[in-house]
Amino acid sequence: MEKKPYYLTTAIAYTSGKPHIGNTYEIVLADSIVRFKRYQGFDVRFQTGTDEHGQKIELKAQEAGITPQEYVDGIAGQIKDIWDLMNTSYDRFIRTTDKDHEKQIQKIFKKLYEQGDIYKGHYEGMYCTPCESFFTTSQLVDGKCPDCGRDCQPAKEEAYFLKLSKYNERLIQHIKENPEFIQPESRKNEMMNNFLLPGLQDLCVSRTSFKWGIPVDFDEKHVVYVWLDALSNYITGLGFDADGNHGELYNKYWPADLHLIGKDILRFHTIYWPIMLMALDIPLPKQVFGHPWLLMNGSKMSKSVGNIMYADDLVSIFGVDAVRFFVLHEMPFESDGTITWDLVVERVNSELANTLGNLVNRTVSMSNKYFNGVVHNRNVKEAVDEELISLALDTWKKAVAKMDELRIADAISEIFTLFKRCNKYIDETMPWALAKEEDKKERLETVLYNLTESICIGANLLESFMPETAEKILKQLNASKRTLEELNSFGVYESGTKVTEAPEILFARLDMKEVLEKVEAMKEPVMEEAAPASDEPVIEIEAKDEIQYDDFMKMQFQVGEIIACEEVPKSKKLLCSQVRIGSQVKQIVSGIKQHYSAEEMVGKKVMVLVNLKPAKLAGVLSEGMLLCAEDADGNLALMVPEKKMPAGAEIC
RNA sequence: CGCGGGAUGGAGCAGUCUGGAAGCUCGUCGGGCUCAUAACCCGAAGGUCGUAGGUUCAAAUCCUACUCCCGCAACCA
Repeated sequence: MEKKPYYLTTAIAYTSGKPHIGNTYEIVLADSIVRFKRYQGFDVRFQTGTDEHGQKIELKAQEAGITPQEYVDGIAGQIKDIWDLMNTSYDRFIRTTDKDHEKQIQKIFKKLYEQGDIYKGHYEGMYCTPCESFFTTSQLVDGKCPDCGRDCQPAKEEAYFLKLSKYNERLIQHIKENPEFIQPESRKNEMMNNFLLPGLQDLCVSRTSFKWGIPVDFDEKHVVYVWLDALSNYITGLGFDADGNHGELYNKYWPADLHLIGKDILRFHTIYWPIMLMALDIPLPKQVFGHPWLLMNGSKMSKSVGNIMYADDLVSIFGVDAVRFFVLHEMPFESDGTITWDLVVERVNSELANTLGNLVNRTVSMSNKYFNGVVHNRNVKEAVDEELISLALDTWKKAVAKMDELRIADAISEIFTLFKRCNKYIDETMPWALAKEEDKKERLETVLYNLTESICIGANLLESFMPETAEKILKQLNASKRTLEELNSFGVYESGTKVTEAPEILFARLDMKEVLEKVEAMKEPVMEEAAPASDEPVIEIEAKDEIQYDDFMKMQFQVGEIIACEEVPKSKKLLCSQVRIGSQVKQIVSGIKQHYSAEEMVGKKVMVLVNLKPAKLAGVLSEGMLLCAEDADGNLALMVPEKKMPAGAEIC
């Protein structure tokens, strides 16, 4: 019988730096899904990789004094090392600098251009280099990038655009007809209401402002911009050919069964990507799942907050399978999960050391103690056995049901329910009591057999999530791997098998204090690097061009007194202040609601840029700007005169 | 009135569609057991299920209003 194909991809990681545990979660999640699919008998293709082009990389390489290729080779290597460290079983690690990929991107671009889906136009706006994004002036936050908060430069570029609007209706139709296409479903409305229903803007798909990208072969000034390049990896990695001479893999595996991505890039995968595929006239992927994030102490991991955890650090303390277990088991289906060092220690101790590790250990120990390690099935049954056996036989079905819904955490819980039942079974049967009665020997052997068999079944199911642990358990029990079909019968473990004499501890209990000390020790070198002299964090902002004195003199700053202040209705960040400057009163709107209440604003004397052209914010007129200092976390502090000054005093 | 999600014992969550004795994991306390990694098993305490109304014999669950959080979108002079 031919196996059914199953093609799963992760997002490809951007090669700008080392991935943290949140990024690593995705590949582990993907790996557990494909391992399970393989176990179910699917012919699986699993692709991951790296996205390596763009101006940001060009700049980083320049800073490092190496070529972009050398730079991405380094980072891609690091990423691959972490993926390998996590024991992930991908079939291809594609890089957007791979020659086969680059060649196809050029062909795809040309094809879409020739058929009129890509056209030449130009783009005008403010450009943020690190984010590689254009913004309209009105999108900027204090003149800075709304995403990263760094400076933006005005820029105008000739560029190619993809006609998204042409396919807008078709995509809406597709999403309506295929409710499973966007997962979790709650995200579907977000896409519909915010983008599709209002109508799509055409997407810019080329750049001329940097060189590190795939050149547009018929227009050398241009390189292909990120999304067309990156998203296409899902088909180029299978040997897609724009002329129709597809490779075997493509014919076999496309359309993909699942694109597994972070919820932050759902928009690109459920809007831009499907439209690109429609333009190429090939089928859309069956499902896109935007998984939640791992939060550290309740907020997204970021360098400036200093709450990053790396997979290799975690592995060095807890081991690969414990880390895999944690991220898979602790992650809710829809909402974000939390990771802290404390939490990992707690989970490892309670689930892995106590429930699982100790169960295997005590079972093997008893076989050794009472029967020199030989496990015989004597078939001396009692009523208590039934519950254990039926649970052992049902567990795989329950796990499959959960996995079909991509509820990985729940699937793992099902397996652990079996292990917990085993522990209870030991208490119910009291082997140590049976051992004292000579005529209960055979009953005791049966009990130990039932335990060993149940653990075997659990271990086989565990393989997808904790491959090494599953193998270790089977090895201790001297058992072989089973197929899913074999999990349908209880009694597969060969009677008379001898288990290991000296059971190795699978997961040692961890001491919270010791772990936290280790964590501190790891942190130290990083701290020295980041904070040299004082305890105050160092802030680097991008330098602006030098200006003339005349430029400065164009701006008029004065001290203003806030005589009234209220919140701007329906806005999240805006306060509207009445500011007395000399004899006049100006109305100024500022984005500082999160840092100052309307009441505390009143009476403050602040620094005001007076001659800024008035503008409307959220429909309210603003006739100037209150100046603030801002730290790396976005905290704001109003600039106030150091000595008492009258409202209206000039600042120069 | 932009769209959507959420509020359940100390912590983290399920249950809400399809009303019918408030549940799970961790933690705390008490007990049991000794094969095992101070582990395992049993039991207890602890919740006005965000607030206020309504429907119903019966509401965490359905309806209405409100408060607070969180995404996405807009604004951020």
